[in-house]
Amino acid sequence: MKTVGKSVSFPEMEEQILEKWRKGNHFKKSVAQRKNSEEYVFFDGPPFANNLPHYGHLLAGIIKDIIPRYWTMRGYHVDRRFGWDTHGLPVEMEIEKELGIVGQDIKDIGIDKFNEACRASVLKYSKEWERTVLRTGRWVDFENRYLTMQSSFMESVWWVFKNLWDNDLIYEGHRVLPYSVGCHTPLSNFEASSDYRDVQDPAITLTMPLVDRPEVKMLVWTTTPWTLPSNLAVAAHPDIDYVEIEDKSDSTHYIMAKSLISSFFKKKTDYEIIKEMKGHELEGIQYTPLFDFFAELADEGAFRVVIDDYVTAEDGTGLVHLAPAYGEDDYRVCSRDNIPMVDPVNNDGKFTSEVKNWAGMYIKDADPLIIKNLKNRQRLVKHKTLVHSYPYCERSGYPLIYKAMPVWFVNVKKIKDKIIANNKLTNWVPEHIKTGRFGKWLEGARDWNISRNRYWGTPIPLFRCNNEECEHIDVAGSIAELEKLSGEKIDDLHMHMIDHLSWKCPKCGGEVKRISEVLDCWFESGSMPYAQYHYPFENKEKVEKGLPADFIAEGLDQTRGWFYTLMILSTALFDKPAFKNVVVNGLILAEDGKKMSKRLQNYPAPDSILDQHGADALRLYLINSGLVKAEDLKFSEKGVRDVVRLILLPLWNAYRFFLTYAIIDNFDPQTIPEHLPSDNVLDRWILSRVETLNRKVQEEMDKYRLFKVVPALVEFIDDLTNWYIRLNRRRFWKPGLLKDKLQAYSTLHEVLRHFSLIMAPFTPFLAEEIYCNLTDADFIDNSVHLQDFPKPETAKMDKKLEHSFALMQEAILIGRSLREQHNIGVRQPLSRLTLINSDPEELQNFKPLIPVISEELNIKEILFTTNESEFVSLVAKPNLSFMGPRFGKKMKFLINAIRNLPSVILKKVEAGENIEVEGETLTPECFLIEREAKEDSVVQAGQHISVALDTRITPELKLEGLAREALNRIQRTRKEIGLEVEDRIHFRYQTDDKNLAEALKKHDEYIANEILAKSFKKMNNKAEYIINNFDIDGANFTIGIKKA
RNA sequence: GGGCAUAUAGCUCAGUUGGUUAGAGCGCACGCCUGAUAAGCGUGAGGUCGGUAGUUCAACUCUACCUAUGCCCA
Repeated sequence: MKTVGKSVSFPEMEEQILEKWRKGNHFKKSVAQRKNSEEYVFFDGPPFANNLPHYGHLLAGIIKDIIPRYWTMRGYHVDRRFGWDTHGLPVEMEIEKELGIVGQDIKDIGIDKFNEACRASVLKYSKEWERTVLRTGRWVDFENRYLTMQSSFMESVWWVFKNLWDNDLIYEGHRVLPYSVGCHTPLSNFEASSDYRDVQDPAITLTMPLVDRPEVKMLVWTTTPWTLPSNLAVAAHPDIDYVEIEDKSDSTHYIMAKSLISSFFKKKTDYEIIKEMKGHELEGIQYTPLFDFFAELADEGAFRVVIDDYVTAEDGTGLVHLAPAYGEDDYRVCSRDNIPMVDPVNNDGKFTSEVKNWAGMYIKDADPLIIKNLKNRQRLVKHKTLVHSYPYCERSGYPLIYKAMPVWFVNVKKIKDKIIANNKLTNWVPEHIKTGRFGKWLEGARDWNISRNRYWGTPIPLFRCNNEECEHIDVAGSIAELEKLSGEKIDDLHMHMIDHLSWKCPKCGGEVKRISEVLDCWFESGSMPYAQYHYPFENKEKVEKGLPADFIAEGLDQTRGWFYTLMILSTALFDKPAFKNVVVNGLILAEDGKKMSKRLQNYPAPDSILDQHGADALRLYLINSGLVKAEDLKFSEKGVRDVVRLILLPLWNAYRFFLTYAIIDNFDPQTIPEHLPSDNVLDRWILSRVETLNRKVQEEMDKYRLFKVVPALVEFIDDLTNWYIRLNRRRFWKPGLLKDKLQAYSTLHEVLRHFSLIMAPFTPFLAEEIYCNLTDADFIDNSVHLQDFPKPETAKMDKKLEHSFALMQEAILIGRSLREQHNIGVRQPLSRLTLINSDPEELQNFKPLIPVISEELNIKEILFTTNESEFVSLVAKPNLSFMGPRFGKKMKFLINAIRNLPSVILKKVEAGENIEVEGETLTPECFLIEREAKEDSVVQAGQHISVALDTRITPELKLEGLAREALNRIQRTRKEIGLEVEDRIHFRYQTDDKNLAEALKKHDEYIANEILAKSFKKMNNKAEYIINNFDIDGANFTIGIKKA
């Protein structure tokens, strides 16, 4: 064992340990040594490294470290393989910026050049990530990491896709997306929201005459005239009030929302309400279309009123024009009600020949012409303009339009019930997410759009015949299949490497080429359980055996992300859940409760926290919060510092205390017989406490309740430092190496060693330091992380003793409180303290702890009594939970009656007798009898024990107290003038106070002994002595000290 | 607008199936320096448990509604 310094820098210590792990490869060893053990399967979700890691990543990483470390120590083989998400929009956007091609079509610069630039950049930050992640103490395999852009990974993704295809879970449909007519491509919501501009648009109100009653016209409002040629329906809200109203000026009848009348008619005299109705009464009413371009669709159900909740009566008329191809709600409502779709706008944003009046014209240019046309035909009743903010295409500068695009879906609805069933097999921490956030999301699950009109991703392996009549499709589920189809050798599956391939259609002889889209990168991360091991091309058995995984952990934001896609794919492929246990972490906010923002600089950089306070502190701080049950945390550096101050340093000091003396005494744990059974009651107590802690930690960890662990650790450290060590200090000071001292060393050594094992998953550094130094500091293979988690040892547990000890702690706290109340400092000895408890057995168990109380409270004699009446009176309380169900409404009277019962009667209750109260027979179970101190102020009742303190200070006690005060001043001076603990001195004193003089005389031997005085006399010559003056309670006290 | 979560002492949070005096740490006040620790120890003050209504003998706990905050969805 090596000695350690008084001031410790945890960050420095951690750096040294990191260096040791780097050299000694302890992580690899910890996994390798379990290679024949049972597998504990952990899936690591791939992050995207387009920036430095933030607290959210570190938090998830810490949870992903603690739990695998724990299970490794529990004897399992836990592979921990890091993965990187490498495809997708973020990197594409970054590369566009880097290449200076924002706003240009990527095809113009070449997909090959673009994709290769993406490939080269995706791991740009991975080194910084590795450094920071390792610095937090996380053990994870970066070397053998998986990448979603690896051919093997992509090939497995193809296999997944083809499996779904074969099971009829993939289909082509439409989704209304923001579409850029300048770039000929739909945009993601993210891209679509990056350039909003305030623009003027027409806001027009149109009339829709009813087929059956042409004199009645519905009023419909829109700001996009170009969608009117495609109008196929009108929507009303089921519960809004609508009116049929007569315009007094021309007797025309209109239908509109009642609450919006005033926006059309200034005066009440301008109109008359003919009829009122709810929206649902309008359902199915047919109207005459605005144009005849698609008039024939009336036969297919178009041009009628449909009902939906999304309609509002906030602006317009309360009746909404629907063009199913050009609005998300339009599309949803129309497809639900089987109204056909038309899309007479081409990829350039120009009308097709179907809209013959304006064919070939850019839609926005057509707006005024359409308005004019409608006006001429008296279909327009109001024409205004509206300023609103509208999304634009960042690249081309065109306003975005919402347009139905062909996309590919996974048919989630088809397997929804199975997914829900599989979710039921999963343990969520916190539990409410299972049925709440995630469960509810599953219930409302919609089909999953997996195609993206992008370039840097896994290409969708669908190959379609270019003959529109034919529609033959080939699917490649592997590289080999593509090679077979194309007849070419392939080794990279990216778009620019395979999109030149084509072959002859086996059906019609046309040309078969790949469709243009890539897969949503969530499809890739959801395929990670298979793709990371190149399943099923390799590792077939391993992957199948490892499903579902034992454990995953990610943030709450993954509810709709990874958690969801993992579940969909594992259900689709194997009809199994993807994971058995999931720990969901919450969001880390800045201290001010806002989002952490680089721009606002409202949080300290992770690196600086690690450098200043260390990883152990950060780890404990983070997991001792609601974060590990999906609650938010306002991150506070002070919180991290407090972990150091309140948890790590006290433990460090306990550890240092042990080393200081153990090294002086040359204590060698190896020479202690394995189980030197200590007969010391404090030793047995602390050993029992570690054992209890061990169980508690395992119990909570087995349930993945990390947030329960740190409070238990803190409680234990308090018991260790402020009770065990403080009460035992004298045992370590005694000279020599006698049996009692050996027992003390052996106990403390064992406790620290045991505790370091328990701490290892949580504070891997400090645990490593303590464990290695206590066992074999120099052996390179030595590491706490290569050990087993302590097995429960029932023999070491002594619940009775722990209980007695807790009573003692309570008694001591009461004793201190009584002293404080009576203004008697601890240095003033008192003669007697009485412990009061009616249970003789409890008092009996207390016996071994008497010396502890005596010393702790500076009391000469500790007495026991079961005779409570002398000190306390009994007070009864109703045992509510027992009586409640039995007496119900009578409780009110009984409660009062019971509270007023006199002590004499309560004695009988304690003796087991039944009592009549308010006409009811009450058994003893109905009562909770408590103690209340009698008026006498020297008694205080606690929850489990009462204490009576004899506060009388006899002249004799007074002198003894004075002697202790004097001793205290002398010792203080010794320290002040820099004497070493073992330095001997000559001592002189002087006082005018009779009492003090007497006290010094009477206790001179005791004091001299304590201060290591060779001589102890009254002062007659101050020369040569270091002089100090004190005032003890009004008595002057001058001392002189000279080193002997 | 919908879903989920959160709301308890000045601050950060515990609080088992409804039951007896709602706990802890920090901060604050006061006190304590004799060989591990002042980055320490002790004692104490501090709460109508977000609001309203309800269920119940009994509500911090259950129900409904409302308010505030966060996340997700629309």
